[in-house]
Amino acid sequence: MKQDLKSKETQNLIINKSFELFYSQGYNKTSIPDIMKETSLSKGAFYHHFKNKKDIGKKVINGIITNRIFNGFISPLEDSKNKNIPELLLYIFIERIKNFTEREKELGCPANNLINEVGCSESEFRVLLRGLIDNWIEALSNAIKEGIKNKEIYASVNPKALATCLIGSFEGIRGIRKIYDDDTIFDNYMIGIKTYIQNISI
Amino acid sequence: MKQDLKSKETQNLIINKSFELFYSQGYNKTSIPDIMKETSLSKGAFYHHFKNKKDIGKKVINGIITNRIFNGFISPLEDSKNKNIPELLLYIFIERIKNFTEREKELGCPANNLINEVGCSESEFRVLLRGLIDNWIEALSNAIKEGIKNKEIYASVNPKALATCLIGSFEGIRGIRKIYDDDTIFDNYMIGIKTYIQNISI
DNA sequence: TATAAAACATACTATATTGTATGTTTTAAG
DNA sequence: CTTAAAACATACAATATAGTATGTTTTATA
Repeated sequence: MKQDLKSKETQNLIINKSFELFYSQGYNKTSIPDIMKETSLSKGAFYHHFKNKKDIGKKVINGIITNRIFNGFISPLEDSKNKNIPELLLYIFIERIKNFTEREKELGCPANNLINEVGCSESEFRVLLRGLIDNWIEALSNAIKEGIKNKEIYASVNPKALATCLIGSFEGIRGIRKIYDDDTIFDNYMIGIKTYIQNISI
Repeated sequence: MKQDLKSKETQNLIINKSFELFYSQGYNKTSIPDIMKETSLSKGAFYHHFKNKKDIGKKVINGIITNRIFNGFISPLEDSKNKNIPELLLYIFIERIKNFTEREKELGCPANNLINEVGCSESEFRVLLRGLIDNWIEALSNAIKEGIKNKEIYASVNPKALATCLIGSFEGIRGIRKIYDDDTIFDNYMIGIKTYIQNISI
């Protein structure tokens, strides 16, 4: 039992360090020695707990990236019954940006980075990342439907289309921000997206 | 003189093949042997014409990626004086998507791929990619200003903010499309962005 | 406490990769 | 036609990398 905990702990250590490196320098740039240097463990430990690099990649997506998207963007949408939806959208897509750390601004969105780096080549990652985005779009468009039902958003609005646009623009701008050294691009994005949300709100 | 042409031709061959590989499998996944296999030339030819991998990367950005953005997205905005700007926006951000080849849908935007893969790590690429996006935003927001002047777009609209949102969402959605096998995500994006453009048009 | 299995370390193999050094061939110019 | 330089090819060196094989140590259990 105690051994089981130790094993899980080591696995989590390796997964966490892997995530950090994938996030900061990309999946392809990160080698297994790179990862194990961070953990202060040996290559033997890595291959004892994981099959290969693709294996750790999948576990980073499922174990960390999925949670980050869920906690940051899906969870705030849950039980949206008692909330004003346009305000909720403004919160998620504008206030969240204001609270990004410098690191998050510099490095962008871990999910979007992976999507763009290996989205078309690593088919096993594709499936996981697609599921992640599917869930997000689903949750967001459900909230938008709620907003329509509550007469807070125009009935002419297509929920899935709005959800897709919001998520797409959010991810796109986080990517573009990575090549800048200041927040101008974010500031302009927030103005533009606020206009968009206000224009579809009653 | 004739030698000069031959040299330029070889360089262009290497640059073009490099672009194709960077585009289809990413910058970090592509090795110099990979590139030279495509050209049927030798490693000696590569290092005779280019300093190193970063050198070819910069030349791909300046020589091909910049041109693609210019021809596809900036050039249609030039002399926008005689055009209806909302229609022009719909053309660039909706009709263009409909005309994407399967390959372009699968692989996304070359510029955005690079931005997301090496945007935060390769500082020399950053500068070039930033210049590229700066130019695009500038040209697009100038067209939007024209639209405001012509009373086709509400004066309350912030041109730079709208330009930033349009470009950000366009790049973001092209990235996300890469993990899907059909056009649903594009279809929904086009509905959403059409609504956005119509809502800011008079 | 003996034993087996799990956790981890070290050594090693095979291959990939960048870049250089040194060739050979082609082209231009005197 | 000779010669030098440019264009390209081949060989090589140094390091990186994925993954395996085989150790040693720790832990659980009988």
